[in-house]
Amino acid sequence: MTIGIFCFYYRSMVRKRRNKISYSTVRRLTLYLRELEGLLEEGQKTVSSRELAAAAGVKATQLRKDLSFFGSFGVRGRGYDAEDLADNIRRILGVNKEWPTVLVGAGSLGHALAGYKGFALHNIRFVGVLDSDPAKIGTTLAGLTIEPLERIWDYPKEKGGKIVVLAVPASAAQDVADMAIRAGYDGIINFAPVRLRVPPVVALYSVDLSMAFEHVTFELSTEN
Amino acid sequence: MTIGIFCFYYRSMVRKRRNKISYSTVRRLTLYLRELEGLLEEGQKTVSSRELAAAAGVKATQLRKDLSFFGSFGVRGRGYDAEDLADNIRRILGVNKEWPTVLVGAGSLGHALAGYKGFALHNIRFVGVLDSDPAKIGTTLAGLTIEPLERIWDYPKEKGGKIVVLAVPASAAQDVADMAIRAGYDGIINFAPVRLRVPPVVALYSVDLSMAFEHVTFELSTEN
DNA sequence: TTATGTGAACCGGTTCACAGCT
DNA sequence: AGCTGTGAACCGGTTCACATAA
Repeated sequence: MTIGIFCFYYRSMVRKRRNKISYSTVRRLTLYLRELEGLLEEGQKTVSSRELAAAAGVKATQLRKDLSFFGSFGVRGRGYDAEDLADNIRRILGVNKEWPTVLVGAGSLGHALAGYKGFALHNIRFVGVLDSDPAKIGTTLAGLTIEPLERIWDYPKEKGGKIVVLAVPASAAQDVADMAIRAGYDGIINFAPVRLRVPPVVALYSVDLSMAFEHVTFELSTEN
Repeated sequence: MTIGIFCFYYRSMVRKRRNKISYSTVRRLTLYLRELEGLLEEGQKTVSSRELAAAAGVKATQLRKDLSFFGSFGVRGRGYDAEDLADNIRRILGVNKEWPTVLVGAGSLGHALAGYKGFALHNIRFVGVLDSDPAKIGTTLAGLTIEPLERIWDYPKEKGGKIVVLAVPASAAQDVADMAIRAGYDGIINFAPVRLRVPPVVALYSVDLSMAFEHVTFELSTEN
């Protein structure tokens, strides 16, 4: 019975997915989840679309429309059960499962990512840390022993590695990405400031830290 | 003469700015600049909208439309002078000027940001590093002596501090942001995973590192 | 009455088609 | 002829209005 319902939602999710969910909707779902987790910590049991939308900085109708792409999770006249809605958003975003992740690059950015609190909360579990610098190999980071880059080939089979995180210099990023694709990883999260070329079968997300500055300096430049 | 032309563009930029430049346009401008800098390093002198747009992964008309909000920088029938276009985009984004920036938080993320190569390239200059942990104060990071958080009040006057970068725990971010606003900083770049409340007079950009994961896991969850 | 879920209307960002220079 | 610059057309994402349910 439970399985039946699960499958129904799951299939409906996949079907609707085909009529493309926008990037903005996914981004907002992460915001809703963030706020929801805050409300849950404060002990709130129930939440209305108005309240949650205000917390996330969007309109209530926007929130309801976003959710409607995936199913209906609320109760008319009442609102949403906070825990239940959080679980549903986690399932939609895929963060209800664990994603074995390999971190490539044990420089300062690698250290920062390994220590980032938010990841454990979202079921990101680093299963390996790799680096090409012989001096670093054998030392530990976040409880893991740093291994040579070549081990990137082994993780998908040995430990079910699904995602690689690139915290390497821009000049090395494309090469490592190519290795990762051939090794069978499904997702790449890139922190190097280059536009990577990858086939559409892998999920790629690039974070360019300088972009944040440029948005701010743009904003500041146009007023004065 | 030169000043006259500068003023013209500048004013036209400001006027057009009032009919709001979209977030997407600014993001793409950073991409164009990135690719342009790559082409310049390879010694290219001239570039067409087709070529640059392809490198940035957008349509040529999109690129020309984006630029048209700020002026006309090309030569019909010829294309763009690469160096000249890069200078113009830098000016539009405001990265032609230096932005004295104070880094708050000397944890692992602070270290990563202080060592991030891309910043110097975009005229971000850290003038101070602050932390509230007495154990860290007096040690050095990126050539700067770590000072107590309270020094945040002094930088805007003493060293023209314009921007603060928050690399602090989520629980402290709002407090530090409030201090920064009262201290007179114009821009805040936030790496803590919380939605900050700030008045519209300051430019705020938040980077949530876990969001990258959630985009990827969403992508991977909906296919299979 | 209150608050969700959703087709329809709206609006802004993208793309098209072509005028304007070189 | 070649490529930019831009008003107009188009399209997709947001907002509205209201049917639906508790």
